[in-house]
Amino acid sequence: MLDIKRIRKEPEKIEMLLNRREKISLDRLLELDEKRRNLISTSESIKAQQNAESKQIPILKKEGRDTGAILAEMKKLSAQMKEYNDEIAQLDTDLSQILLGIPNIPNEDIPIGKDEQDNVERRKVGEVRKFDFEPLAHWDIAVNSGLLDFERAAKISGARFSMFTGNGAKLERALINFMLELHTRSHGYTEISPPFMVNRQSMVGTGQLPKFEEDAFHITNNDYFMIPTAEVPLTNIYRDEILDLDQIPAYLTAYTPCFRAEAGSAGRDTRGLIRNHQFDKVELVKLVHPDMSYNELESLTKNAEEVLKLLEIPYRVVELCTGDIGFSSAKTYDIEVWMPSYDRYVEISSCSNFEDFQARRANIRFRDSDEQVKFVHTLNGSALAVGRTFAALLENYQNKNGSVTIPEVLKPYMGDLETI
RNA sequence: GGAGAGUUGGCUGAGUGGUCGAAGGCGCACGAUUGGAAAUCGUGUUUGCGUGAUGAGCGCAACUAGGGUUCAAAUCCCUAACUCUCCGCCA
Repeated sequence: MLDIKRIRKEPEKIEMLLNRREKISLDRLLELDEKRRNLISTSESIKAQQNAESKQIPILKKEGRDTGAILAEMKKLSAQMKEYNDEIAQLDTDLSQILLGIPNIPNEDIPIGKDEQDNVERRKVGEVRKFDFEPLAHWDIAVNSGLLDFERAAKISGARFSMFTGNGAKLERALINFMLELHTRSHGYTEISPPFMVNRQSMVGTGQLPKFEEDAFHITNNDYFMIPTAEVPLTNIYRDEILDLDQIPAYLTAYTPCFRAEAGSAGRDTRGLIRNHQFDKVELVKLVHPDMSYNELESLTKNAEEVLKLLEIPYRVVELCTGDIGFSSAKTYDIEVWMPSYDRYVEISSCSNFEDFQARRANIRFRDSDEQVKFVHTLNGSALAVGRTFAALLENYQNKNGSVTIPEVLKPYMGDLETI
């Protein structure tokens, strides 16, 4: 959520910056805002009068004087107040609906562009493997070796579900444990195991709602949402709190399944683990001092990259342009892993600095050294999407005989298996 | 699922219709005292909105949330959420 005071002060500049990502007019917002402020001024002066006069009532009563006249007048004021309050409440609703639908202002330094074609590659790590045989896609490798069963997953659930079996399930668990151990032991994150269903307010807090409700799985009989990412519960841990200076920076990590309706992706990535309704992910979340958030984005991205470095899978980091960046983000790096079946790099992580956009929605603040209460900056990144890591591992580590070599760092988590 | 009790400021805890943003205590900050510290004493200690210059001041709001009664609600009524206790059920 943007700061209404800032919009009021420099609407043209903000509109210009927002237009780098999508066409947005702030006219209606400003009009309602002005109307609201006028009404508040009027109603508050009535209220002040009401307060002053109502103090007289008990005094008059004590003196045994007649209060009929003043009560009648007060009744009139009261009715008037009610009308004003109803109107203000309606304006508040309208205003917050507009405000919640406006995306974040992209950082002024990020590349300007209209879609993913305009993203900028920042670095490329690892050598893409040259196969001396025809490499298979991960869904073929996995099904041939009994690591995944898509057909039965479709039977028990439906399209876009997968089921890990035997050593496949073990490898998935190994990846989760490997990632969590790395981030908790080497990168200083605190592990959290949060709820997988959250309430509506949490989804608004991180920006999934109200605009993207069709992307989420909604439990309708009690208004819960299946989390689309651990970002939602982790960031909302401190919703409506004022943190002490020694509580930030907070580094949190969690493994959770993620649930996405994938509305609008019909026909895309229909095979394999790339785009499912349910997938596992290890997430990193940071709540930091505003002065530090861009440094923290660099280190968070490095933390995520470390997973692929240790697994020795080639990847690249791209900086998203204004047209491709997510709704809530000010700056985002995507990490893309080399996927032989796609013959290109495929997104496996997205690391973003939201600045104070989520903190305003979720009302997460801290008391700075100057005693001022300020909004924190929030960041998060996948580290990594486990299903896609599983897929990339299979494809990059496959052997001619159909087996898959287990990377060195994963062996302790795989009972020292060499291949599966 | 059934029955009951509760939710007040950073914490604790008073307050059952009017002068209550809210006593007292703890904690915290600053000052006095001290060679220094403890103890003691004093002062201060929420957040949001509106109006000001992102200052001072002024005004308004907030006692879990939302609605109602009333001239007036922390206080009365209704609904919801959460917490606790007992019973039932369950992993």
